[in-house]
Amino acid sequence: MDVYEALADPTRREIVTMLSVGERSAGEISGRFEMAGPSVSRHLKVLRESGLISYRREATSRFYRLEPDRLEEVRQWMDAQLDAVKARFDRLGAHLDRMKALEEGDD
Amino acid sequence: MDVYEALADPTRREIVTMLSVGERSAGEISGRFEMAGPSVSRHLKVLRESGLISYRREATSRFYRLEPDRLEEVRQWMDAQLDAVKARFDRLGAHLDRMKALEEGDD
DNA sequence: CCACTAAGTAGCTTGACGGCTAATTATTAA
DNA sequence: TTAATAATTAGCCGTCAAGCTACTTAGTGG
Repeated sequence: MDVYEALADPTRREIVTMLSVGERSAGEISGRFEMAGPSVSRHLKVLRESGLISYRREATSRFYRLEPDRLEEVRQWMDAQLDAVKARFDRLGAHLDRMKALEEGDD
Repeated sequence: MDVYEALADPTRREIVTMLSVGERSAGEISGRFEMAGPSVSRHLKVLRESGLISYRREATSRFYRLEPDRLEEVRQWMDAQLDAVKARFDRLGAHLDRMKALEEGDD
């Protein structure tokens, strides 16, 4: 599953937010949701496979952490779209300025 | 359907990119995809209802445009997560610096 | 080795998504 | 008013995602 689909689920976004603050064990994460443990585990798997999180072992626990690179990619995509819009507005603005200058030249 | 789910589909992301450059009619958009017209129309509906795009009528056509506000919201969410990670790293860095300073003081 | 704990996998059910074709709506122009 | 064009909605179908319970795996410590 790709990063965008991974982030489409609200539970997974919450997990990302939890991990943005610092590492958490699977149990700690699971504890914050109403749903059954295996359901959360599945979400963790999706996030893992999309590259958004990774983990380290410690005894029988797994401590998950956020992997910012993939998140950065998504933000860059957003930026690209927003920059394109902005560039278009800027060109429009410049165009209107030119029109206005011409108009005033006619006085 | 919410914005994150709307952006989870690659076709819809392509549409967003197309519209980031400027308005396009439903027909122009549809023409760029292999899939049948009604399928694209469905995607446009999802994007409309999520608030990512809007349209104006002109004769029998609908010209769609990107609505940057929702996209901005998503970017802000990404930023918040990434900022939290960064803040954590900064604190870690400062901590390590303090440790190092103490160590050097021991010489 | 055996029992215990933490977490994940298997397997199932339900509901939603995304594709299609056919039918409908809205608008223009003759 | 009627025909034509652009686009959407209706309805159907296969696939897949997300939840559950039951079971398995991995690792610890007595």
